[in-house]
Order: sequence, then structure tokens, then C-alpha cells
Amino acid sequence: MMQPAPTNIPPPTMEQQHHHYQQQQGGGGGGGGGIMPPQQQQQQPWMMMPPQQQWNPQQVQQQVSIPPLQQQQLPPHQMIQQPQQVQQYSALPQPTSSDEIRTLWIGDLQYWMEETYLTSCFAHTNEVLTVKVIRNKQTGQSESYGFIEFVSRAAAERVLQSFNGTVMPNTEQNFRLNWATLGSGEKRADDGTDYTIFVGDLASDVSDYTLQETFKTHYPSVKGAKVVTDRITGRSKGYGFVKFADESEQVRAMTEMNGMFCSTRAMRIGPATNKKTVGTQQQYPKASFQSSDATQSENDPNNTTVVIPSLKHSSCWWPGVEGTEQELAPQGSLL
DNA sequence: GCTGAGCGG
Repeated sequence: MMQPAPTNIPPPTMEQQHHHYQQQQGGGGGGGGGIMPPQQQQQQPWMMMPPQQQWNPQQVQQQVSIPPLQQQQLPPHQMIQQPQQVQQYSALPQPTSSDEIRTLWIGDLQYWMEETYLTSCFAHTNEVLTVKVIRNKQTGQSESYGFIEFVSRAAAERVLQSFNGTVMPNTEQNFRLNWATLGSGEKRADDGTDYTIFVGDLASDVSDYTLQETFKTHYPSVKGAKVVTDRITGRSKGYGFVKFADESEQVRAMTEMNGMFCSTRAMRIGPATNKKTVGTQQQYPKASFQSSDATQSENDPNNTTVVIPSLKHSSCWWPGVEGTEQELAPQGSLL
């Protein structure tokens, strides 16, 4: 009902924060799982819970900027990231160059994952500068991706390495992170051509990371891997792609890795039908992908970059530390 | 289960 001042990350009712995620709240017979699917909003106490319905695109600030000095009057016993008056900027690695790429792209976001959620996810690093979820200008709905800017490229890389492939809090899907490429900083992580293969017959538990490592141990030029997942459920569709920087390794992998086991199943490898950069024809980062109507951007009422002042310590999640396995049902629960 | 999608201000 009442929502906190929009000038900051709206902290939920603090007296309820202690619950964190448990599996038996309000639950009944142990089958419900720990999280409420958004549609059956049962007033979940935490901040990362879905629907607050109170969100109104109209009243979102252009840019939620929180100067570090603006300390809040919050008791110290509140363990959720409250920037109190700590200014630990001195301890943070300063960006070496302004043009340094230090923003990560994050995808596969559920619609209820707002800036608050993402902020909490990475708060412990104490190195997040801004967090932003991209929303549809008309509907205000999340476009399922966002950006996380860090204080340095090194910090971003650290998160990229440690979080990618780990489970997102309150979900059963994994983080999908990558370097931001199209936005501010030209393109990066693209040293030229990449050679992709198709990998089918993947076991359901194979993640981007798993797939990548499976190949990388044999082929050092592996640049990345992606398991195609269902947008709604976040589950694997059973196939994916692996990118190589070296064409010879790609060719070798096609035969050498075919039939090899990844997790519990033998992979089936084939060439990826990728019209871009199969060998040549790579001149421009990305041509205009849109050709339809040109709905000019307005003032971007949905621009909701959240600038994190200086995150102290907070109770958030470390990758791999799955204190509680949230066996939740898929959001759509259509299977 | 079998050729993705995912780049703003």
C-alpha cells in the first residue's frame, strides 16, 4: 500500500526481512515451494518479490540518483543494504579510464525483477555503480534485460565470472550475464570473428557455464557458450551454441566432441547456422536491426537507472551458496 | 526437447 519515498531503493518493511527465503511460509503441506508465483500474490514480505502492483511507470524518476552523502537514518541492525553513511569509495578501485567497458548486460529477467532485486543480488560486491532494467516505453513492462555498471572493468569481470551460471535468488534459473556491447562503449569482447557450433542433445542441467567449460578444457579459444532456454520457464531447450575464436578448434571440436558427454548425456554437434561471421562479412558491429516504424523516444519515462551510492555490507547471496534450495514452480506453471 | 536472442541513456 504505502510505498517508501521513491528517492531511494524502496526498502521493504524491515521487520520482515529476517525471513529471507524459507520454504514454509504460509505454506501448508510442503509442496508449495518457497516462492509465490507472481500471479498468486500472497503478500510476500521481501523486496525481491514480484508484484507490488503499486509500481507506476509514470512516477518513476528519470534517474534515481543517490548521492553518497545522502545518508539515511536507518538503524544499524538492518542488514539489508543500507548505505548508511559509509563512504567506502576510497577502498574501491577507481576506474582507470572513462572509456573502459565496465557494464554487464543481464538477460532472462523475470518481469518482477526490478532494480531493487538486481541491486541486492550484487550488493555484496560493493562495486556496483548503477543498475537498470530496460522497460517498454509504452507498457512499462520489463524487456527482460538490463544493465549493471560496475566501478571498473575488473569488478564487472569478477561478477561475470562468479555469477554467470549460478542460480538467481528466488528462481530456478541461472544468471545470464555478458558484457554490454551496444550501449555506451562500442563493442568489446569481440576481437573479430567467431566460429560457432551447434550443440544438441544437452542434458537439462547443462548451463552456459557448464557447456563452456566442457569445451574450454579442450579448446582454449572458446569464447563463450549459450544454452537456449525457454523464456518463460527458464529451462533449457536442450541445445545450445559454443563460440570459438579459432576456426581450427571449431572444426576439430565438431568431430572430436561429438558424442562426448556433457553432464549426463552425449552431445550432438553440428555446424551452427549462423549467417553472421561465418568467416568473413564482418564489417560493422551491427546494422540497423529495425526497419519498422520509428516511434521516437519520448523522454523515457521508464528510465530508472538506480545509482548505488556506496554499498556497504549487506545480506545478499553469494553464488554457489544456496542456503536454501528454492524448489519453486515455474512462473507460468504451464507444464 | 534439436539452430538463440540479448543491448539503454
